[in-house]
Amino acid sequence: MPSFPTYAVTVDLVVLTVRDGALAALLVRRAAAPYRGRWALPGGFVLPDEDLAGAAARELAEETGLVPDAVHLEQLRTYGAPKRDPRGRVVTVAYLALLPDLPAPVAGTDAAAARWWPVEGVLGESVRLAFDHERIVGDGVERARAKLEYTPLGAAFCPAEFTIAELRQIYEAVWGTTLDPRNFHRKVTGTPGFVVETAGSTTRNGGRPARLYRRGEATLLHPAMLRP
Amino acid sequence: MPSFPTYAVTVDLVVLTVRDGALAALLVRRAAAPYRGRWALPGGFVLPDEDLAGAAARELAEETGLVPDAVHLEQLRTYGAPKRDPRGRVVTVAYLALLPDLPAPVAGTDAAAARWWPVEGVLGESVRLAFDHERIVGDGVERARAKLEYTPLGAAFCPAEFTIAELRQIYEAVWGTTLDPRNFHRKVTGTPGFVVETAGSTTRNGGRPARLYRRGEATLLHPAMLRP
DNA sequence: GGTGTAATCGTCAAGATGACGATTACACTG
DNA sequence: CAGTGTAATCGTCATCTTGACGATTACACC
Repeated sequence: MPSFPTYAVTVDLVVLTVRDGALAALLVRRAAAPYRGRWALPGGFVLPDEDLAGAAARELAEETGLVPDAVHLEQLRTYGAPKRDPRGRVVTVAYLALLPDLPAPVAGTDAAAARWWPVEGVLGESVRLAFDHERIVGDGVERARAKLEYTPLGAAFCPAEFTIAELRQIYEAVWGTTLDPRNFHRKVTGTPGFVVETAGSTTRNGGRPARLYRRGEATLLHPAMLRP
Repeated sequence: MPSFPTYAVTVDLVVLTVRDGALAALLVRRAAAPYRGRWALPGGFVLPDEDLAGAAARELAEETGLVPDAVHLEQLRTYGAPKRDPRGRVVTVAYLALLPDLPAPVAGTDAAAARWWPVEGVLGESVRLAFDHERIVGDGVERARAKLEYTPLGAAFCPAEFTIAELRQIYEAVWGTTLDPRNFHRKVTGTPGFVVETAGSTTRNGGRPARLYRRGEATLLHPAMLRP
């Protein structure tokens, strides 16, 4: 076997939630060069004895304190342009995490600060990210938008029990559109396995009491719910 | 910055075509240990000054002689389990390539042999692959099957000009189903940008002459064409 | 000219969707 | 405590898409 080059391998996380009616990404402020002071995706090196998903889960736990069972975590894409990190060749495997809106604080261990940023600002001009992280966020957001179409994954943004209207607001925030409440209700409750009814109901959103639902068993929607 | 581990990074290619009515993958026979003599995906190390897609395009050209413009090439997924390569930690970025059936010979430069294998045999028991390549092939096949649903990518398996029936046979081979010729014809010709009619026609398949079409501009199908 | 083989065009019922009216059940207010 | 506001939920209807399948067309070959 001939000699071969080796590279640093990291995982970076696009952690998304819906806060205040808007899709938001978790970012950390870099404490060291390069890009010191810039906002960046949470992430870190892959340790010698862990696999990629394990590294992603570990980083997610370090940043949010969340156990992996409670969140949706999937591989997004790998980025390895030669000059994407000025320190040398770094290949990063990006993961996408979808979370309910956390009341819990976001305590970073090795970052100067961590906070949620609305993706509108991240993909616009108001926040400039380190490295190629803006593109990674964009890919993650597009993946999330697409997955809401053909999977019941919108519920991953909701707490354990939620109303149909709350789920609809997730879709509206992620897609940046408005949806007809009646048609959305018909689609969600009419698709087997999308959600399952629970005993409870709530009036926390005002108006007539709404039934509470839990996530269903389905992993794929047939037919899909397409963006307008 | 603390010290960090580095790993070998490779690209592996899942190259798919449709031959003799069946979906087939390009495999090479390993000339060296480990897994010497086993069939494996074509691939190789990422060179220090090339990006991941460039490495994939280079490997594809080395194996098939094809220029990247003529083929569909997309990143599939990254595999990095600690023990996936007995020689040490190797992270591989898999790419998926879709090709028309090549009359051209498949001349490998550094492999003992190269040939097309029906994926049915590869995912079954009749061919045993090296490393975790069977799983990678499985992921690539599933990606291809899914992409035929919501993109016009089936045409990537066809030569520059093709008939609707030839395109239908691609779908039937990839999905392993039969499709109603009349409904398929209606769907394909009725979706703007899926295919564009050319002046020619052919009787190479017997029967009434069929119009020839070229790939259209569309990249997404709305609505999708779902597997039965 | 008749026959075989596909390609292409039509028809129809069933299912899904978008638009939107009507009703229901609670909290809140005066 | 009846009236009012706010959502949730249920219905209706025209339109679009799909699956199933009949009918017609155009060529090659006998």
